[in-house]
Amino acid sequence: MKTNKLERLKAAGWEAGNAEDFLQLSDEEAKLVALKLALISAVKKSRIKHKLSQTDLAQRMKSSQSRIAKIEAGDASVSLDLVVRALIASGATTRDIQAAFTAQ
Amino acid sequence: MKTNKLERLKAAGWEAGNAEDFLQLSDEEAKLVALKLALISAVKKSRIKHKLSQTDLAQRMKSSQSRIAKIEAGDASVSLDLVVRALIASGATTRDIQAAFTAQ
DNA sequence: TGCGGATATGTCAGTTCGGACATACACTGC
DNA sequence: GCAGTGTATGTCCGAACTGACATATCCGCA
Repeated sequence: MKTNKLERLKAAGWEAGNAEDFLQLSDEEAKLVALKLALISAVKKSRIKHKLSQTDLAQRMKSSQSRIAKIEAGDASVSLDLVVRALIASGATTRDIQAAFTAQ
Repeated sequence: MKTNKLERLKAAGWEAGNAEDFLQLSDEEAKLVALKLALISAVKKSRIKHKLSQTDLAQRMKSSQSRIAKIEAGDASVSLDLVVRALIASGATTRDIQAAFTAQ
């Protein structure tokens, strides 16, 4: 996915001056970003809480330390999928995940 | 991402007889699947509620009708990312998303 | 029966993502 | 100073994902 923001704005009719669509899309984009940030924050919190190093968590989810670092840094190459996987693997409960949502 | 389940089980040490890791991963896998299903269900519900056809929703999120169909069918080629995008684009509020989580 | 809108399924080429590796940086205790 | 542990950053290539298109199926409705 992940066409970049500029392309998305363009696609939304920015150039045609369609302000309504623009705002709409911008809002949706914002929601997604907020959600991702909330989950990222939850991952780090959960990992620390469970006293895991990035390397530990990486092993748990068959990933690598560098990727965990990227997750927590909000790197663009990390998908929501992976963030959620990390959150689950870090030992967060379903309730914790809900809490992450509520937090935003 | 989305190595298939068999590969994941293998990676978890199934062949080496590591039952603990196996159960662990299985549980995490289950959580992820449950989450995805809950969100998928929410997408369909939200789309219908807002009286949108799959084609409408596809246009809103710059995707295609066939992909929306795959989302709602829980097709393996669909990522959590896309499901959440669809959910947001369908007009679901942050609260609706939370509700989807709670539902599982 | 035939039309039209909505949804489902299969395929594919282009893009994005992911694990792995190398390497750098930060901090702590010795 | 330096060894050890934990984290950050950049790159690469194979795997996964995506939009688009073609086509099929379903379901009213005239």
